[in-house]
Amino acid sequence: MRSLTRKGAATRQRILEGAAAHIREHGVAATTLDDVLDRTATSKSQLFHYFPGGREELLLAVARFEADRVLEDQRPQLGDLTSWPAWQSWRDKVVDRYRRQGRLCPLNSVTSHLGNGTPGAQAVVTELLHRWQAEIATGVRHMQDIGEIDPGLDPDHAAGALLACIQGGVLIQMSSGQTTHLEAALDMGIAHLRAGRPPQA
Amino acid sequence: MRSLTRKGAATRQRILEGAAAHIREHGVAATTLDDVLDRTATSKSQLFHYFPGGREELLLAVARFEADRVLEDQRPQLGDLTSWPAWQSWRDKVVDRYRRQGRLCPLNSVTSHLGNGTPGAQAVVTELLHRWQAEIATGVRHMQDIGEIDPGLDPDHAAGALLACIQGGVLIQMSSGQTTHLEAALDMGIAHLRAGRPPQA
DNA sequence: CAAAAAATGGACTGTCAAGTCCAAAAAATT
DNA sequence: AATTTTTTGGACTTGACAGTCCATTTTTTG
Repeated sequence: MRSLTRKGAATRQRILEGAAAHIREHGVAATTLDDVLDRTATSKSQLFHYFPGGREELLLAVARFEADRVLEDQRPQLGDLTSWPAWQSWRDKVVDRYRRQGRLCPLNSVTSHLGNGTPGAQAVVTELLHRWQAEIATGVRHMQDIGEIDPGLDPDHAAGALLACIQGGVLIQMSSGQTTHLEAALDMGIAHLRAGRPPQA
Repeated sequence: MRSLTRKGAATRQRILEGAAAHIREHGVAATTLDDVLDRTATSKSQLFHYFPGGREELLLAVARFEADRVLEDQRPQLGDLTSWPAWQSWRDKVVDRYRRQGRLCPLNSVTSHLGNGTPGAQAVVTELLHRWQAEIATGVRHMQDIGEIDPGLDPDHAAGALLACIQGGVLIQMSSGQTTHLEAALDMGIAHLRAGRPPQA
């Protein structure tokens, strides 16, 4: 994988995105390498040329790909949690993002098939969670700075709880198909941030 | 499956529990029928005799088995959320239960391999979530009755949010190995219940 | 006790999908 | 233009594993 021609890079990307798309539609279990090949009009040798580690390496690449999307899909709101309306707007975006995604969570599907203990899969997920939590925590700190959140609250701790709310809501959505729990949990998490705020700012 | 001899029922149970144990230790992907056979000292014909649907039927049975355990493991506390100390005690039990379980969540593993859309898998999970949420909601109503929770709160809605907190905390634990998020989210959820309570009871 | 039904052993088959290999085409480099 | 590197096609190998089959033993039932 020393040098990649522009053409080569394009092929690699095509395989990656094709695999991601197929997984989003059918899940990992129902995705074979041949499926990806057909969909992307490539051959076995190409797949193994660009992903020498085979299926496992491809799945890991898909996991990374999807992990990146998660945060990107929350922008710009996630990086701008500077007022209560902004928090609300972010909340709406998150709900909408997962409503669109439907019942299949590609990232969860992939990592669960890879095995959550796998170093690679674990790295992808923990890094995503860390970044996500850190961005929320930044928002919390900002609200503390402008006197809208009790300064006694630990921003990271609170962000972690809120993140868990989201994850749980999404998990439930995966079987129920409804975003009601996600909304309820997110609303509760945000309400809790506002609740203990100083008398007046 | 008309009639089952006592011996037959025992064998069936042995297969089921052996499968569940192997899955808990190694995950679904790394569990073949032969693994189960070896571990339970049974033969192919037995497995297909008691689970004519083969692998899929067995996995579904394991899902049911694990789903039952989830609620049972929270007893008696889950059914007795009648004071704040009782809630705390339940919280501790939940955290402890999942701490013991470690990084592998058998139920999540099984249903995700079956495909969350599968009617069978979906039925098992949604029923579990419903019962779980209902029991929490009962606890909330009781606290409202004794004036410890704002009667204006919708018990089912609040229970749903709390349930999402747990699910998310567990999901994060599956990759991080830590129960910190679970604890933070649960604490926040319970704190939220207490927060809006009437001035004095 | 005899007949029927249930339980068991384990070899065998078929399929499916991951991964290998080599030769040919296209592109880059000199 | 010649040579080297990268890209591509696709047949082939290999292994694993779900599921089938039938003969045999054990248990139940009348």
